[in-house]
Amino acid sequence: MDVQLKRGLLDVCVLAAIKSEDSYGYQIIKEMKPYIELSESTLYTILKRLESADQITVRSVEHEGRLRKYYHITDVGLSRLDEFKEDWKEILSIYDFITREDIGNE
Amino acid sequence: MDVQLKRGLLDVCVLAAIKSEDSYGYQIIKEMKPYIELSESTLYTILKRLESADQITVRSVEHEGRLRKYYHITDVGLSRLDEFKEDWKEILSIYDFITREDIGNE
DNA sequence: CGTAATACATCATATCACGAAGTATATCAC
DNA sequence: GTGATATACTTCGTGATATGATGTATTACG
Repeated sequence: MDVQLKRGLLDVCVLAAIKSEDSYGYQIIKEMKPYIELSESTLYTILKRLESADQITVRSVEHEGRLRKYYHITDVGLSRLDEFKEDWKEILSIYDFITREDIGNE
Repeated sequence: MDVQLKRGLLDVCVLAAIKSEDSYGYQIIKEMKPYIELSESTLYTILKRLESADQITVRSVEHEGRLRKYYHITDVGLSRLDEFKEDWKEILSIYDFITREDIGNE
């Protein structure tokens, strides 16, 4: 899919991926893969951004010798998801604008 | 609305705005305003981009002493609109991912 | 005559997705 | 046991892009 279209969706997708259960980088990518693909570098950029914006918190866990960072959604993050649902209404209206007059343009 | 969400939608919106009838900068902004706002600098950047990609053509017209550039959508531009409709299906699936499990998470 | 509207153009800036490359461990095949 | 593969996170550089600020120029209105 077009890179530009993904923007704006990515942050919200990551929030949605950890909404019901805390998760870590690799897991998040796997969960999102069927819907929207993103590289590791992209994900970690996003996670940093979300953390800076207090939309998620991080906790490090030792797992089989490897470090794992579990991400947890905050109330701010949950609000962001709610805001997205409002934005979605606008997007639908834009979609209508784009696809209007498909049949016949007298 | 979130800037990032607008990206990807903007190009296609501009194409849609001139789809049924050739139009010029100021008119395009006015037509899009109820759905999605964009500044002049943004629009002209987009128009240049679309022209480079052969999705639109330009023709200058003298109108009451002022210069007007009328933009016309090409076949490539029309294809772009069709592609967007395919992308839209993916976006809907992403939307489902984002909003899933809204009620109860066992 | 000044202000607002029309119309297009350029520049600098900030944001961002991504590929490439790196570090480190565990597991599995040969 | 050695190489390949999967897991897991990090850093860097690049290119794309939306936008505000600013500029130029004409017309219309009060």
